[in-house]
Amino acid sequence: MTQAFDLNMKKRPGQGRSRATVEAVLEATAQLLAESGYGALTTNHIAERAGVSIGSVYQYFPGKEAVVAQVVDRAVDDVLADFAAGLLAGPTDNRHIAAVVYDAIDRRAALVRALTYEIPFLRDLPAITNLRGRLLLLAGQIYMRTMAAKPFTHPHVASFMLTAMVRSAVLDSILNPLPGMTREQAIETLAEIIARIAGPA
Amino acid sequence: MTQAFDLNMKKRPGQGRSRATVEAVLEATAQLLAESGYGALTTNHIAERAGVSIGSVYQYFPGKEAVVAQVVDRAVDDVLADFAAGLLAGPTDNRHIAAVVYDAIDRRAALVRALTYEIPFLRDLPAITNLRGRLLLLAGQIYMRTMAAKPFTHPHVASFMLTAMVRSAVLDSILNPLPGMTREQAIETLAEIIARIAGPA
DNA sequence: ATTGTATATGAGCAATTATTCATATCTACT
DNA sequence: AGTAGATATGAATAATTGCTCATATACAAT
Repeated sequence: MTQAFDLNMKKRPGQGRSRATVEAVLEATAQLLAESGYGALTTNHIAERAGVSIGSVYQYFPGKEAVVAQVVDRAVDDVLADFAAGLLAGPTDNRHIAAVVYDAIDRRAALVRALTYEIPFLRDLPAITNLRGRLLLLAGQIYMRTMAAKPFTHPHVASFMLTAMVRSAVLDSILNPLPGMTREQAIETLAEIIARIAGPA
Repeated sequence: MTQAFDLNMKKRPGQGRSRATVEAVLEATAQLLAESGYGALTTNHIAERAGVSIGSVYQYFPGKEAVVAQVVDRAVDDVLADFAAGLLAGPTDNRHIAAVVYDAIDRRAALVRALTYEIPFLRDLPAITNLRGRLLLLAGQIYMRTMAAKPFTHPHVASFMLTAMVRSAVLDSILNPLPGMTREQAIETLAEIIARIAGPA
């Protein structure tokens, strides 16, 4: 059940023109994914939207999946950058953490929706595997102190589950929200839940 | 962003032969989804696997999506039946609840994986909307008493988030588990987390 | 200028797909 | 046995897709 695609670029863009081409292709792909999802994504559409010939797409990418993989790479980097910026900037109470996570995803909701629900091979992508590991570490670091007082029987499993829970709580609140529910309510509730699991602040 | 497919059967299967045909089509579709996912699903493959001509498929279903919608309907019914049976049968402590939910999904992990990650229009399906509502109600009923002692600021948002969290914790534990993690550990940890959020037992 | 390399083009091919429809077969009833 | 409606068939169609390749253009170095 591993993805059997070649995800590496055929050619590193040398300079000037070629770099712009690659950039246009990636931007177009992100747009199309956000607009219509992975199922409707075609290489010809990508070329058209990018204002580039179909041949140019294949000059740099071995196929559709490789383009998407690059888009995912960038999106992951962007989200992590938002996390880092938000967590270093302000206080580290539960509510602030909840808000940072919420906003980072909300800012790219359309793309995240497309990536989350519609890409078969996504869960095998290196970028996603790495992301999981990083979040696991983050969870361990943030909550180890508070959880130490009332430890779980299987701490590493608890960390794993908590990342899954926080991620899905945020994702669902944004992508499939309860009608009428606001961002403020979501963040406050998430903070309260975290406090119950891991202790206050 | 609503699904624009006709999901109703063209013809109710009268009796005998036709009922068997429809049954074979649905069974074949569930198998193919579990084996290779939605992206690889084609109507011709369905007909072939079902041992039925492609024409017969279109005699009863207006298109591919309608077949999948029926499969989803059944899967949802099956899972809910498992929930009902499991929750009525045994005790109602956190650990038991966790185990029932875990096993109901684990029993059909391959199909659930395909349905969860690869079907664009799934989140708009009536069966899924209904399921969300039912789980919300269930969460409200089960935890209202324990949460009443230490209530959330936004109880309905809390219920919503908790269902999302429990679902995703179970789903991730089964579909993308931490290496080496066992069912027992998952269930025990989930029970412990629920206890912290909603109070013991 | 000239030459060589990098980059860009897009018509077109081969493969796949969902769906139709004219025809065949089966079943039930008289 | 005869007939009518229900059910099954699968070759054919129209549309779409990923991708190639022969050709053209731009750029850089001499």
